Amino acid sequence: MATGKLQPASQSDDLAETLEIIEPLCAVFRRKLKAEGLKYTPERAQVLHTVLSFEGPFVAEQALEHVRNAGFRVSKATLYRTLRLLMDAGIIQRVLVTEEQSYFQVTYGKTPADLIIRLDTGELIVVDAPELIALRERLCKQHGLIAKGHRLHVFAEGKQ
Amino acid sequence: MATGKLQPASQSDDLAETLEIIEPLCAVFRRKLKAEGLKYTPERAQVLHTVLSFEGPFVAEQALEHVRNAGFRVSKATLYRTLRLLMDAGIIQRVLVTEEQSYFQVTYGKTPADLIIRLDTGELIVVDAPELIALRERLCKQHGLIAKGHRLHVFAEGKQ
DNA sequence: GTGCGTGCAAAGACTTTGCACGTAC
DNA sequence: GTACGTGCAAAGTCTTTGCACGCAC
Repeated sequence: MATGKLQPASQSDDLAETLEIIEPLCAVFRRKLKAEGLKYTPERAQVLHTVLSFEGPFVAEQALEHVRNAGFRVSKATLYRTLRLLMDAGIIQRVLVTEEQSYFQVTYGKTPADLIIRLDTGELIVVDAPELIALRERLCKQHGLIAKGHRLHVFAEGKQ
Repeated sequence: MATGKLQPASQSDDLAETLEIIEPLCAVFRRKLKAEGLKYTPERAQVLHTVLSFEGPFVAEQALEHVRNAGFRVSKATLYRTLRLLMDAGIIQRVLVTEEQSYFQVTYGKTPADLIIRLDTGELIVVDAPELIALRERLCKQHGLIAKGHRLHVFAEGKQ
């Protein structure tokens, strides 16, 4: 059931939509950093920008490659440190952890990522299952708990 | 949203129920091994036995400790190799992967494990959400895929 | 000059693998 | 003696951390 090599989502070509989002999230990140006495450095800006350019889930290596392809030098350490800051800021979430690596996704202002994971191709497909909110509420209520989030991973294959 | 230290389920004291299951699964494992030209060794038997003694999800380290407490010497390498064999045999599944480690669970003949993960205590609670079968079917159909399995992780906290 | 940031290399954690030795048929 | 199994230690992978150097105020 576990996963082989998963294929992160491709990057968005839809710059229009992307750009619409960059400004607000950039502000969110800056505010968060300022609140913590941290700085909005070029490296962090670049990582944020790259992260926002992905439509779906992505992995650290992919983000690093993209930043570098854009002509910026960001070390692996800084990348991981920035991903952590972005998580703290509520901009991205670690939506999938496999045996190999973690997949992140921009989830700010969105419902959590429900995913279909193709066992045959490794492709990740983001889907939306709003009824999970009610379902998780029900499950938690049965145990006297309060739901704070969820993850659904559906493993699937194409019809051959 | 990620998880701190999770607490695997405790071991079953309900030996009666456990013993009921040991024989059939033991047979399943032996059959699988034989089919592959492999042997049912004492080490593998011990790991199987230990694995069956857990009610819910468990981690490798926990299984190793239990086997050794039972007075058997099984190396970490053999444990991991056997866990893999048990997965191949369809007896256990890797039901949760965190940044730290993998959680396994006996799932032979059961529906996949739906889990509540307590963010405050790290406790794992196995729940049942049969409607997920229909849900995952629907999601897959929308993408022309066939569902092969799923995982639901609900993150929750106790009411304070 | 104090504090935060970065890169590099080393360290860490879980898991896997190489290798030599054992054992069964 | 051929094939599979095991333990140990070493290697591997992703991720984090230590440290020295840089930069900004």
